[in-house]
Amino acid sequence: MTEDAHSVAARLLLSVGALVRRLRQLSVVGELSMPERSALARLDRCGPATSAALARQEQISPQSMGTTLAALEERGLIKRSRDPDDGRQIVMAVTEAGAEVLRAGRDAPAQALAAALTASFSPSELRDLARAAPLIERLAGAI
Amino acid sequence: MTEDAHSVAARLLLSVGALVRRLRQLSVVGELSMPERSALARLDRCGPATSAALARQEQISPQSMGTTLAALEERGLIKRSRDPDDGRQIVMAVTEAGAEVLRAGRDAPAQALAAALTASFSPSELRDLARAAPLIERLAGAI
DNA sequence: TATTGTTATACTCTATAACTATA
DNA sequence: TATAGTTATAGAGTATAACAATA
Repeated sequence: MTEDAHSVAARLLLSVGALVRRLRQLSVVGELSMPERSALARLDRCGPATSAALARQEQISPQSMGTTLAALEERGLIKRSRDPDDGRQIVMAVTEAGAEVLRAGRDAPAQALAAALTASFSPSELRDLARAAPLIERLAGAI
Repeated sequence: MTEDAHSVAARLLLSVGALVRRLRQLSVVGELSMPERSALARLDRCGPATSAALARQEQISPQSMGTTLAALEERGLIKRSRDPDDGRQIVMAVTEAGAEVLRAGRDAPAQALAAALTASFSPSELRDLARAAPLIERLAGAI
């Protein structure tokens, strides 16, 4: 059993590394970088939240999240508002423009990925990938 | 069909991004970084090759590959030898120490991944992940 | 002229450390 | 004192540009 886990781990490391490497090359020209898409999608999914809360959920430092959120705000994809009860907190929320970018998948990585999936993968392979995605997400949280 | 591909793409982007983010945090203390593991594994799998050939296969720039290979060589995991026929080329090969590191999975990302898989995933989930890994690798090549 | 490899430089993503403001 | 957020700095991974050596 352990041997199996080891070989799955080794194959996942290589495949996932290769995919992210490619995706990052694409996001140079795109509308959303990988961390930006991740933060924006979480805000959209979970509702307004503070920078610190998002950082905890995304498992990165508050400083890194601050940088990402600043970039999103500068482009009008999210907006900030001070919490009236706790003056320290600044609550971030997705704007209409931000939701639209997500809905349309209007960013290079998502489009390239969807195109490649459509062009080169069978319905059954798509199903296998769809089944694996939540497992991979859970795996990221379990490490 | 296209809609399906889009939603699979969106979920893969998020899950794969989260996993790699976590893995990179681990490889700070580990024996192999993500690109090092990738290059070393390919050399092991495909046999000796030049830096330029490896860069093409891994889809990164020759300069980036040069940096990665220099780090591997410094630790004795690969060794270089000039090609006697073509004086420009330098052929890299995995050393005994390098092969041993790969065989033992003796690096933080691989160990953490294997441990998490063993602890938190059922055999059927492991099978799903094992089935997805080659698809993800193919996807990286298809983008 | 094309290719291999190297050096110099810069950008993105992330981290730690040190600070200010509020609780 | 603890927490939210910011600023400064650094390291890893990648890129492009410019160069030397060989084909």
